[in-house]
Amino acid sequence: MATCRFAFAVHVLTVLAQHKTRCSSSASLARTVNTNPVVIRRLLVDLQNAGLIRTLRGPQGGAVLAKRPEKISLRQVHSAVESPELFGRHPNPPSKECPVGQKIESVLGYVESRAARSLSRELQAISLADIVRRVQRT
Amino acid sequence: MATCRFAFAVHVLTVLAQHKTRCSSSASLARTVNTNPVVIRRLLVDLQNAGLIRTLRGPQGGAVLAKRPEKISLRQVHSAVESPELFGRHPNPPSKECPVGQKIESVLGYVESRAARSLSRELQAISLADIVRRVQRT
DNA sequence: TTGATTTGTAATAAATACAGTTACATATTA
DNA sequence: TAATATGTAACTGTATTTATTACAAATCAA
Repeated sequence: MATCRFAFAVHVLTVLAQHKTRCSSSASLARTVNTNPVVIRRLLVDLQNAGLIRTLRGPQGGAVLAKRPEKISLRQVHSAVESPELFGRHPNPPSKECPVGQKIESVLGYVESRAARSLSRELQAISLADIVRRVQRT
Repeated sequence: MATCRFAFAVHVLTVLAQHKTRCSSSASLARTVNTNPVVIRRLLVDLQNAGLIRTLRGPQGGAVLAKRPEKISLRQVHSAVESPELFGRHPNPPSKECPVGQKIESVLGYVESRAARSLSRELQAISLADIVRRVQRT
């Protein structure tokens, strides 16, 4: 995972959690994250599709949380904004002449699914409320 | 992690495990992985530094396992050839004016360390011997 | 209804990272 | 000494990603 979308998303959602029902515009979110508003808006689209936020257009528009922070897990956030792949696979198909080459891809699939499940479980155990608490008391 | 180095490493080590004490050249390994020998040699350097294989130069040279497949875990393989970072962080430092911006980076460090530990534990539970067994019987 | 504000999205630029490649020095064996 | 193999530097091509510009679509308030 070479992207910072998960980091951005956690940051943005933490701000929204503190603003409660008040809308935050992509411009103001971009300022705290230190990026471009369009980058934030693209993120908001994915978070909205995952049901974590709602957005409103027009004056006083912006984003608000769609659920209580206790009900949002980092697993949901991660799966909303990042690719599920944990590590890259063979870019060119391995040799079918070699017995290992023939079967390694499916075995790597097994490894990846175990790794993904484990990561998932861990992220599921961390809620946005936990993050807010840590940001406040750190 | 956008790289395929872990996939390549598992593939290569599986071949070495089957060849036991016979050396495999980077050229022959590159053929089964379907890549360039230099890519393999760069990988072998890292695997050697991690103590998982030994390499020999000259005729009949190449790579052999340095330990029994039961003693090599995918955690060792992963940490030998991939960056430990599980997800990207803020490319530009977040705003210090925003209370969330001030502290989000350290909180994300906590999240990442939990995620990394969880992934580590899962990969530690899979040995190269397990992979060889699955390749053979699949 | 108009003007201001904000999201949604397309198109593109710029930077970065990675696999792949060529070339060659170094080491080892027979 | 000739052949073979690793180790490594340098470079290329490509893909990915963040950032940016521009603008249409929606919303609200006066």
